[in-house]
Amino acid sequence: MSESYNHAAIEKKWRKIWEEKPVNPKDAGKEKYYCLDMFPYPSGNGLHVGHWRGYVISDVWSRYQLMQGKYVIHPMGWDAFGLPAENYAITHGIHPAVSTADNVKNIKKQIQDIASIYDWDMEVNTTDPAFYKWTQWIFVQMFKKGLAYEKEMPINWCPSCKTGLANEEVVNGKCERCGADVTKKNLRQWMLKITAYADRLLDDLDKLEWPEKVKKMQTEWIGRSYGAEVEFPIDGREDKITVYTTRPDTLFGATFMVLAPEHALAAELATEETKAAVEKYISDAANKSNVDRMQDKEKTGVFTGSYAINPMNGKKIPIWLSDYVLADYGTGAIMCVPAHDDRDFEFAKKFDIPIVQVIAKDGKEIEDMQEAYTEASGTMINSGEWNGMESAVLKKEAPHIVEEKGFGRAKKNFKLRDWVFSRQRYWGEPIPIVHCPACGAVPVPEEELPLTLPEVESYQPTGTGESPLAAIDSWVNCKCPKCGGAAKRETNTMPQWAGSSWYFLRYVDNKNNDALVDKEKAHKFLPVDMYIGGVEHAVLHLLYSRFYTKFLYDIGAVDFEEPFTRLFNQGMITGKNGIKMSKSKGNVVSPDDLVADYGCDSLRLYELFVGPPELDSEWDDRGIDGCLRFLSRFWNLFTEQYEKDAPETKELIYERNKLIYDITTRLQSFSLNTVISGFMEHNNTLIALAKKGGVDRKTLSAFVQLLAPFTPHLAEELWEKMGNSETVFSSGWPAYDEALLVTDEVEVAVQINGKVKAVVRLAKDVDQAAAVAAGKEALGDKLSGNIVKEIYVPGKIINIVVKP
RNA sequence: GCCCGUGUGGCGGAAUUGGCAGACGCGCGGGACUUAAAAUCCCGUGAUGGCGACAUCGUACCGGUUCGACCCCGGUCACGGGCACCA
Repeated sequence: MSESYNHAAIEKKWRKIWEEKPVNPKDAGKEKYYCLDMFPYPSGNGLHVGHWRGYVISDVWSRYQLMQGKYVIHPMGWDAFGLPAENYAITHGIHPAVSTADNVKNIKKQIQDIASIYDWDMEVNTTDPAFYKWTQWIFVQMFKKGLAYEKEMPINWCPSCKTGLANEEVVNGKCERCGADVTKKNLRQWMLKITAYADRLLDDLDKLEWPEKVKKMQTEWIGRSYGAEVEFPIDGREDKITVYTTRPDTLFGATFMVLAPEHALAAELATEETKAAVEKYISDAANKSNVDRMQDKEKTGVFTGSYAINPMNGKKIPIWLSDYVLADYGTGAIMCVPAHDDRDFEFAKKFDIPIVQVIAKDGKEIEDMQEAYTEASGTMINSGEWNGMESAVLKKEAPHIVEEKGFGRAKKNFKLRDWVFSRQRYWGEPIPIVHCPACGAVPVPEEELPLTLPEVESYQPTGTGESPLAAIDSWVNCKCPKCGGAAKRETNTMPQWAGSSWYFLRYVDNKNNDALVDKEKAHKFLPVDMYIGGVEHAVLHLLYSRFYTKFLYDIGAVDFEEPFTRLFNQGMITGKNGIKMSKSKGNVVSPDDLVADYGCDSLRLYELFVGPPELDSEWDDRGIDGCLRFLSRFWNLFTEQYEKDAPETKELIYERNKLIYDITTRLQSFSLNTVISGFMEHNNTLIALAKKGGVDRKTLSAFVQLLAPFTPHLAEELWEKMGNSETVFSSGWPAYDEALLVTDEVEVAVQINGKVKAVVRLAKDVDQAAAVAAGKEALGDKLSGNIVKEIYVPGKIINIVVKP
């Protein structure tokens, strides 16, 4: 009896060997494959089994590419700026750099337990000045191109974190980080003009092999629409109000206008009688937090007392203010067509404003309208010169008509807003800008980068909205790089997204001090072929990274426009009953003990076996027993049968081909859970064949190779036992012969009226008549009544349709 | 409210996309080995009825198409995710 499967000894042995002789040597001669994980934030809580899953998936995929003869770029790094470290510093007085370094050390050890083929020479850390030098450099380039600009704006303000938040950090009106209700505050902010890239970000989605779901989410986020800008003269005044509309075809139905309370003309349009009410409405809206404003489903509004002129028909229409009009979308003012827009309809009903239908529904005017008719299909009515036209056609032509008439133009709009890029925090990249009274905002000269983050006495937010950096006079006061006069440094820092928007470029040239990445290397190793991570980054991180990459392409820093060719989103691992794993819920499962008890290989298998990789899965520790049992059984099978060296039989050849086919096709379609069940099933079959007559070496060898990406230690050990001196990862991927997958005989189910009553074995090319005859024979006296139809689907089913 | 997923045994999940529902694993029951236990191995395991070979029902619910539906179509419900007045 040979020795049984000892995972601890085997894993220890191979870790050491791989350390000395990596299985993925840097080999410029091979075709490259860049398989990237979304890099983690080094949290103090360490990794749980959910984090593991993504890394196992990416490692299996990487090793599969490796076995296909590619040089695999598979790096790992740390997204280490961010609020938790800063909050920890506030409560414990420990510098974020110190606690972060500790966390990195712990998590790195945990990640190394996975036995991934990460190339640690490529490691990056966003908080390393040598790294953020380039994060700052990119910002300076954007500034020079006019894509980074300052703007005083009402930003979301978290009174608890005492910091400004981007729209995307506000979840249901609450701070994404701490859950406090978000209010508003006017602050000077640095903005990035991502909207300048809106069209390209949208159009280039077509080029990507990404999940449709993610593409759709990005499409909606960017939110492009086509319509027209139309100018409405104000009765009794010289100036005009410009609106944006996607439905210029309904212009004759515009019976009122609404301005956002923040609109520049809002207060001015008030008359003596309405002044008090208008001013109150404006100030209420300004003080209302986003939460309140969103929760008020019921429309509110106030009449300004002024009128505009509908430029199509010359009619006087009232101008109202209401907060359902957004100040920062379109022009902050809308024309209202209550007959054909739900919101306008609701508003008109509530404030008793006339409703004029301009598109016929089913060819006629609706009597006693109860809801808006929002379809753009029907004939125009009540629309003067447009009467009789089809609204769908007019919708496209109207922008050009108003342009000819001189009061409008075709226009497209986006929901996407510019990106609020500054944070009033300490633990982030300092924004490399100097404010000079004479020269304005001046970038720190590139040769002075990185502008390092200074030591600070207190990490406490200032509470005034300024960063803690503002309290360091010696740092703030400086000379203007342009004129040499006294100037002050920018004290805002960058958001956590800054580093993560481009880190994937740096791995392939992480020590370069002269460029963010050498152009040759970028051309050779980039872009990323496969990007693996959680779906929670479907919009922001992926959109920002695409924006950065396009910008870097435009300035000639890289020669590709899209960073991630293919994307895979893995599902979350949850605790019992689908509850998200978290420290506070006490349901976190650490991989550390499982690795010690079951071995890395078994845990890797179970991470995949637990469920389809793209869906959420509930973790149940007990399931891992099955994976360890499978490996032990295969180990025993191998050690017994390899010595025996049974002769190859027809049955074994078929089984080997089927095994390679099953594993390969399932792996290629990313059905990793069924890859594992496939291994188990084939192992059971081989055990049965071993009892019958033995299993040949060629089949065992293929099994070991197929297993290698999943259980690298065990595979290497068995591969070595077979007398191989080179690693299994340089042995290639086994091939199957399609022709050998076809058997001479097939099992076919025999049905009566679609219900299975018997099973027959048939020669694979038997004809319909013979098949049906065999089926009837198998049915025997179960068959009764009048046969009305006989169906034979070759190799699948015989169905006899009878009537009693 | 709108958009996108998902719904299958006690549990996690399979089903080559319209062709034998429940693969594989967990758990559970029985047996072998053992002084005993663990480990291991063998058998069983959707529900109901029957000693039984077998019969009927069964993929969230209601209906439809089809020789045949977890799969396609129409409607309903539940859960999860995204967006949330974008003119």
